[in-house]
Amino acid sequence: MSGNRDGATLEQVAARAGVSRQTVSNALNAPQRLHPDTLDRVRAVIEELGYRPNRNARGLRTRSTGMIGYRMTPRDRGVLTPLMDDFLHALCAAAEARDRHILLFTAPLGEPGLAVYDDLLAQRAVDAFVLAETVVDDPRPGWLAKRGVPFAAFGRTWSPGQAGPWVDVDGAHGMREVVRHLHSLGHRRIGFLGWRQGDGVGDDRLRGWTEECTRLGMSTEDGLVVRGANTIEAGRRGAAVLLDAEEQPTALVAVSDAVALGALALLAERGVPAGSGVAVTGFDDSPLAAATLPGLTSVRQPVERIADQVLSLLDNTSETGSLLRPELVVRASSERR
Amino acid sequence: MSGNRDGATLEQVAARAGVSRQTVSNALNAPQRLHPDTLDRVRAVIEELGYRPNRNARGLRTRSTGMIGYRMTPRDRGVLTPLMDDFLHALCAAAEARDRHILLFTAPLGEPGLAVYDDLLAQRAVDAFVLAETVVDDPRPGWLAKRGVPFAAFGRTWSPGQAGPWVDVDGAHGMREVVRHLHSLGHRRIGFLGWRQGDGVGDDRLRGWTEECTRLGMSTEDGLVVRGANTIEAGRRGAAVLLDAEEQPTALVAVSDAVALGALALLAERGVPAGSGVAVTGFDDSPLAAATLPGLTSVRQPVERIADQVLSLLDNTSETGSLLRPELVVRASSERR
DNA sequence: CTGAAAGCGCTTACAG
DNA sequence: CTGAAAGCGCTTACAG
Repeated sequence: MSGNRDGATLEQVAARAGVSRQTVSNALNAPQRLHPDTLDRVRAVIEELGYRPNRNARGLRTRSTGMIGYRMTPRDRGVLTPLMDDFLHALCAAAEARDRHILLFTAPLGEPGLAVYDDLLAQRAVDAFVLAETVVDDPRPGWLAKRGVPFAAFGRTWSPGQAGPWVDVDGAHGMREVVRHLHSLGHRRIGFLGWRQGDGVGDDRLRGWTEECTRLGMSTEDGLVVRGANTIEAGRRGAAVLLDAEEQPTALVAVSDAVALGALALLAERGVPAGSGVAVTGFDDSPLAAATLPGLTSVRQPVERIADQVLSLLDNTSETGSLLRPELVVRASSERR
Repeated sequence: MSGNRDGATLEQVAARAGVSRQTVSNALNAPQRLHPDTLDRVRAVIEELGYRPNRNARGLRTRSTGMIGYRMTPRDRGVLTPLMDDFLHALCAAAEARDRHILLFTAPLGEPGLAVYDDLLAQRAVDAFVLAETVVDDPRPGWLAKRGVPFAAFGRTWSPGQAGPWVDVDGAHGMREVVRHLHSLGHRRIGFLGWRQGDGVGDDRLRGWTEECTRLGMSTEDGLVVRGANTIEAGRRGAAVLLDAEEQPTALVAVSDAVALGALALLAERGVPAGSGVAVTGFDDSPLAAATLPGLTSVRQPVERIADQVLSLLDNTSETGSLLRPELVVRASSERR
């Protein structure tokens, strides 16, 4: 009657099935070693008793928990990053599909928080990490790789020879799609509301805008680019700058939904109809993009596929990186002119 | 050289400190039993070797992992519930402060999801659960209580004699504060944009509006209440109904930030200045409330305190429930008239 | 105050 | 194909 709370232990299953503990273990971990009849009998008892192996015992023996560590960063007030919440959910589901679980932890923002990673490893609380919100020159990939800890990152560190496998979204490709879409609607002068220089993600997205505008023979002059923080307010101010310029753009491409929201707010203030008047696009396809009025054309990040690939990379050490294509989602903020 | 990856085992610490394994264990778990000198010596070696007890081994022995299970629910498209993300972060931090961690999982809502709770328990992957997003007649508290599983809930089930401890926010109190605030600004006719009847949280908030309006001698007639979904669009439609009524309210109290955003959008469309024209308030103080233009007056849920109390209730079985007071955050959407 | 022993529940070589 | 033995790293009574 000891063992799992109400649940059976391997020993109890063995006794009831009339086999040794070893055989029950094999039924679970190496079923091909058992005679089909034995296997059936053992499985029936496992089912009957609702037996599930004790994770601690298994982990102690195999030197692995089924746990994957994931650091949650606090949200800054006024900054919208709903994407990461969606990613976390997708990651959680993908882990379960592999019979693993996510162990959540926090670490001070900015600070790499490597001590926390070290501690979790020393306790053997996790056997791998998923990294997200990687930044330029992020120290984590190198640190983990040096120690031989399995990990995979959602996001690049934008440094040559990045350590370890990663999955990322091709932001430049997404922006090229946006520009092509606007061009097809008749826009010939398109402004860009970006983040400050030096942010890998932001610079990558800007590159897409630049490349596609150039390819289509549209201007990419300095006056068409305004940079700022990832806030609604920054988007509003940036949009004002672009629309007050001598030569107005007819479309505003924002580096993120938050920034695009600011542009929409400015247009509303000025009574300019977003979409039919000046087109606005965002990036990330946050829930707000669908909810806002008019709906915001945006670029959806395939979080489920990202999560799935990140977890695949944890086991498969041969691959190094992969770039996923995001998908353009057209809404009323970019209508036919 | 075996043991933790690079890390030491208890045995190695003991050898180096010249004591038995038992003494090292005591240094960790019952330091008062050791002679101060011995304790210092052992601690020095622990520090030197960077020793951390193996969680699997400890868990196997003590029949407890340091893990607390938390179910993540997927976000519906178009619905904004950023509060739960903030709560999850706070919960994570609060767990760490108690040397525990959050194990994340997903599960279908309602009865079917119980199988996942059962499975986690059978594997001894967690030793407690934190419940959130409880709904009317949520089956989980009763199910867990019956099995003697430690748990605590953020949120009531709104059923008499709810099983197990819970922490919740006094939504009615928050709404009374909102109404008092608007009344002090000179508003004498206040509309309510709510959710559909039957939602415990929504009904509770509506009650606060009703009570305080009544106390201050303001009308609570049916025509002042419009109900709908928790979306921006529903808020926009509801606001239109109230403002098109014969006797217009001068302030719109929304049951959530998402709904309030819809009201703000409608005012913007109609060129009515939110704040100085018609006041609008929300609830939850989501990041958007601070970012929107004008800033949205809202009611902030004390997620850190909620998380802390929920975890306290996990250990302290004497208490049953506690209601926390949210805090009014005034912004430009409710200015002096 | 300190130590030798038992055991938590599992898996992994190794015999038979 | 199946079983007896060892051991993962810790903690908990129990002696001394």
